[in-house]
Amino acid sequence: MESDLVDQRKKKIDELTERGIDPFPNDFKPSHSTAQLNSAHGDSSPEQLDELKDEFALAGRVVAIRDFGKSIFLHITDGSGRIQGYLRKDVAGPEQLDFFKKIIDIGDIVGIKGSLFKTKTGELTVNIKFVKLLTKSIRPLPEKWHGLKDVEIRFRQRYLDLIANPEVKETFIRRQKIIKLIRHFLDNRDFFEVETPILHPIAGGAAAKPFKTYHNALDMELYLRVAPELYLKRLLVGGFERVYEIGRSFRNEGLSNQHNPEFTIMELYQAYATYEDLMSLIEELFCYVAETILGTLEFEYQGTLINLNPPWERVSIMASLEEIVGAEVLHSEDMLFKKADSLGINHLGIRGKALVEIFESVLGDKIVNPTFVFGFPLDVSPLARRNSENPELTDRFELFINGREYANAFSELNDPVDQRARFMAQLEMKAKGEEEVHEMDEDFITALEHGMPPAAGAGVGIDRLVMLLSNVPSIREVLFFPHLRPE
RNA sequence: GGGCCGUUAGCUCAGUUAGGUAGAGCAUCUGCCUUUUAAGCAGAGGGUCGCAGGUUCAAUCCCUGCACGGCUCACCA
Repeated sequence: MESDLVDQRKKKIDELTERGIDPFPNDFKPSHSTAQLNSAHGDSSPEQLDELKDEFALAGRVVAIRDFGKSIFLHITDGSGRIQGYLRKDVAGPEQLDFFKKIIDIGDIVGIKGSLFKTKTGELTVNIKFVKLLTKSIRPLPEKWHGLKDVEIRFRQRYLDLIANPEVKETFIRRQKIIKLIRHFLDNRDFFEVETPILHPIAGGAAAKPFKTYHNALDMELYLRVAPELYLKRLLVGGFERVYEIGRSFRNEGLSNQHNPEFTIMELYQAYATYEDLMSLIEELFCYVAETILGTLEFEYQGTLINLNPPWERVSIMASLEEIVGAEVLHSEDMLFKKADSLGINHLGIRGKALVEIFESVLGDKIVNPTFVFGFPLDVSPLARRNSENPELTDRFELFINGREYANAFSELNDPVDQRARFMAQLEMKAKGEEEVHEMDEDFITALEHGMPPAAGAGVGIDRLVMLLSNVPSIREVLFFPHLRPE
């Protein structure tokens, strides 16, 4: 029984306490990490190691013990890697060997001191002269050979996943590398990183259902942001010409392989740029990150070959639809809605919604290599600048890779009168039954009334980008603690 | 939210063909073993078979409901 295993180990703590030994001391300072020793001495010859008079102090978790009676082999892992230790009766003395055998379990954190040598098989090993218990663990670790597979335990107790499955740690290290590279790329282009509120009085910037919360002292409802967009644009009004934010947004929607209620978005805004400028910028950004992380722009994602080599294809929604359904369907609302109905699309009598969803259902899945899909209808793009040739369309694009959306960008609407009209149109859509619409934001309109420079902005789903570059199928693999129902 | 699948020892999994109170490996415990690395050898303990009902002389197995998880569809990034 589990409690037997735990009881056995708790008794060891009692025994230590009785002997006046602290089972959780904090007075051991490692001199080296396992990675430092492995890289400095992994290739040294046994003779070279003999000449080293140094003693090395290492600390880490015991992950394997092989007991030979008068000697013990063990492996410890630290934050950088793992190394083998060898505890011999005639080197460490009978008391220390006995202490180790009686007290130390797999999972404990120990400090060891000793010299280096190579075993018969050539493995760099610490010849332990001194060992100290640093943290007694009382619960057993997952099994060493098969690792931990139960996804529920993997996500709920991610620390066990990280201990048992080394490749999991790699994914999270990669995630932070990707975020650093994005920062580096944007910083080099004079973008200024900012932080804007997460608690919003109006959940704007995207058409999505928000989480609600409540501020006691102010006696008011607040929303967790669904996007930072409207605050970043206020900063454009204030004179910051290139800003970006990387942070959490929250959407009160269903969970899936690609959706977590809280997710990380990068949004950037650049004054005097157009959405076409941002196509180039996004293309460069993705290529820079992918090349640095993977060393190539061609790679496999879940069995599909992806080629990021520029220039990326640019596809007009309306031109594509004209080919698919014919021009006459596009010009007749009745025929358009009939076509949408036949595809099972819930368009609610909203023309733009029907158009975009027909496009996505017919062509979206067919897109494998990165493609800028542009020319979104006005009524589903309430924050985007109107196209100067076709006032029913906006200067907006989405980036599709392998059937999924990775970025959304547009030239920004900076006409306060039009912006107010767009918000009003959103409210009419809400009346038609569309649940996810932009709310009227008077404060934002006031900001625009003071003059926002012409600009373009983009949002990139960081979690999905990490998934793509890590070849993992689920967003849960790139979030330390994905949302699960409470047990 | 709908559909399909899953839940057996601390971990990874068998199994119940056809209902008769459960097995392996690792881990744990006891011996032996001073260059092993999934160490080895000998022995031992460990399970309300997800939860709750029902059918039955008898349910881990059949039926129903529930919980959690996975896949998938719908919406969003």
